[in-house]
Amino acid sequence: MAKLHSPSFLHSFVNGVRHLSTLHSSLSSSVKRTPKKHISFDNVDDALALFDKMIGKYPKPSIVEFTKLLAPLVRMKRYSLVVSMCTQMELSGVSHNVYSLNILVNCFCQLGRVDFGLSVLGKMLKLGVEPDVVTFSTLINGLVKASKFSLAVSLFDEMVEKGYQPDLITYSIILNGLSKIGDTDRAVRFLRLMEERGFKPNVVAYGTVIDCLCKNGLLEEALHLFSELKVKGNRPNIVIYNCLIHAMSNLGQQKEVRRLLNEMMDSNISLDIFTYTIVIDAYCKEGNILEAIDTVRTMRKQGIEPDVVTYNKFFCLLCWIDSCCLNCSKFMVVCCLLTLMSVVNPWN
DNA sequence: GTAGGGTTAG
Repeated sequence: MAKLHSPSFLHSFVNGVRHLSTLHSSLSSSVKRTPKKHISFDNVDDALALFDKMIGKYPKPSIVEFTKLLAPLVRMKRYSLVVSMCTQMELSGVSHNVYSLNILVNCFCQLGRVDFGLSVLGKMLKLGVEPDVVTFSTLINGLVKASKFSLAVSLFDEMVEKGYQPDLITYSIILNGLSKIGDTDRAVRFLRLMEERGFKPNVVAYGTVIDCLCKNGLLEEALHLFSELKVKGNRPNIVIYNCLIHAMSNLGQQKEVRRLLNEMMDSNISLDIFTYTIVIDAYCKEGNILEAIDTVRTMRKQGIEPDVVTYNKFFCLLCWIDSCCLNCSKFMVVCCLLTLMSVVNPWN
């Protein structure tokens, strides 16, 4: 990946990490993460009550106990709350560690304040807490989410330069960023790079790039990756099928759409509301109201209830009707159509 | 012991 200039604010934080990198590089490769067992709370109030109890205790529970309490709140997306709890912990004399500070970095990033997240990195250095791959990955993700992809790449390069070993999650974050900015070329190359470096891209990673290719009008390349995925023994999921079907449908390749739908059925992959809506949209656009209605019936039989987006597709019929009946007012056509539908109830 | 990512958007 081409290197980009790191802006000065990033340098100031990241350069401070230099003296810590040697120690880290010797440790990072041997660290393995254990499977997560999540603690859960019925509601936020329970967590807060426990937090108050812990804060008031003497001696204070360990930082590990506090992070166990903060993590479920992060999963509940209570980011602002977690930030204020971290502040309260500090004021009560609880010493942070890399886990709790990473939680804080993540909360700032999720709140769209990656700048505060970077400040926490500075704070870590002051406190003598060594950042790790999670700290950097979280910040890189924050930058990607804030559409600051160049800065995300700079930080990625910096972390590698300093001897931090990016892992599968770090690579996936960058891959998402490349797809988000629509850089199809680099996204495909990055997928290859991941493979070369021993991080075998999974179905989601392939899905990210396939979607990126579809959105940028590169259906053939997308289909190539799709074949590659299958050849490697992976089972494409519904998201990938929907991306491809949507792209094919937009190009009017209905024969190809049918081929993929059959393939899904052969592989026992159930169509979802997205798939059905794409199919209905195509029928409506070509004025095939009977097939469109029949598709609604089929999806309902499958237990999938059409929603407002699905029904809205029927209004595309107006464009088709408009082009056929130039003398007819659109309003009249809508009235007739709705009356007819309410009388006949074609969905049942 | 505790922390970070994940593709469709019809």
